[in-house]
Amino acid sequence: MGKGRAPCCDKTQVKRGPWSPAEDLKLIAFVQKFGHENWRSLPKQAGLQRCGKSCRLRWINYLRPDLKRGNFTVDEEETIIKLHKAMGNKWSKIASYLPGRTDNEIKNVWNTHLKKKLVIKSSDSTSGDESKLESSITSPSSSESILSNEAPIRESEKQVSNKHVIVNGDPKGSSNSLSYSIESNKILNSSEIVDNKIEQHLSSLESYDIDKILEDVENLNNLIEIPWESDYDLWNFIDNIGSYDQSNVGEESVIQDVVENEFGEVGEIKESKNKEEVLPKNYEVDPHDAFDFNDIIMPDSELDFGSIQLWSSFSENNSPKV
DNA sequence: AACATCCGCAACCGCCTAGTG
DNA sequence: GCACTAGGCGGTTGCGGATGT
Repeated sequence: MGKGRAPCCDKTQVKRGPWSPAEDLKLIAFVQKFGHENWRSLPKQAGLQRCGKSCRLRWINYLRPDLKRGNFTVDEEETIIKLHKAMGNKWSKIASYLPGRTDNEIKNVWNTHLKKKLVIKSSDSTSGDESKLESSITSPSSSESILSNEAPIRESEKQVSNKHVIVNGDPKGSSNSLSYSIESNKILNSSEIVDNKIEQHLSSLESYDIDKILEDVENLNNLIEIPWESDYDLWNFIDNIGSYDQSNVGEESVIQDVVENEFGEVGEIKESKNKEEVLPKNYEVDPHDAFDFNDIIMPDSELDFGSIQLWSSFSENNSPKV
């Protein structure tokens, strides 16, 4: 690699910073119609002055239709903590266990909330006591199980009851061993050098963990999904209900009823064939930033703008806080 | 009310890896 | 096997809103 890496795009030619609604729309319209087989060429074709990477990130983190919005539930947080304990900073892996959540989101939640939470909790408990700290591994059912040192099993060995057990000989160490075990839904590969007794012990405990995680994920799936039909105003509305608790809300229709009562009929929505209507998470509206369909170089006939959710109203005042 | 500080999060950066010729 | 590209990932940053004084 002597030549060095070519930049992914000409930084002077692309727009940076927060995305405008118009840009979002262009990206949504394009991806809905043509998919995103080539992120690099996408911006040009879609009429966006953005780096392909930036488009990808925007789509994955905010515009994707299957994203869950709103605060993380306690269950989700616990799942993250458990998975992080097992996998370390493998955010994308962790995200794969949390439907509708992105790695970036999880990473942020971890760095801003969960990390601190754990630090506080662990300093409350008898911190500094290694064996106690590590014992959380062996007692996943206890509430203490989520408390452990920051580093998620970085070593290639695990301490259990004062015994060192080689879990993984991988020189890379880190989280590989448990990451593997979770993926395979097994604790340890039989070829691993592990004391049989302890392996058994670990195995039973860890499989409990995995079951619990799966159960949690299942619970998350039972959370209400807000339909796209509900539009920007719905999100804004929900956002304004301070004590909104997703798990206690009944059916989608309830929400829709509430919204209809609150706002009347929202926008004109054409039923999309592929249910790919999407609504950006945050909107800062620049009144001068009009959406120009002509910017998209694809022929109009090729695009299906009718299926894109257009929010009934937005202003700088009602941009949802994030 | 005004200012300072803190905090959360969207977006960017740069490295790594997989795929392709 | 090498060179190169593009996508993916994790770490970091900077802006803007929230909170404290």
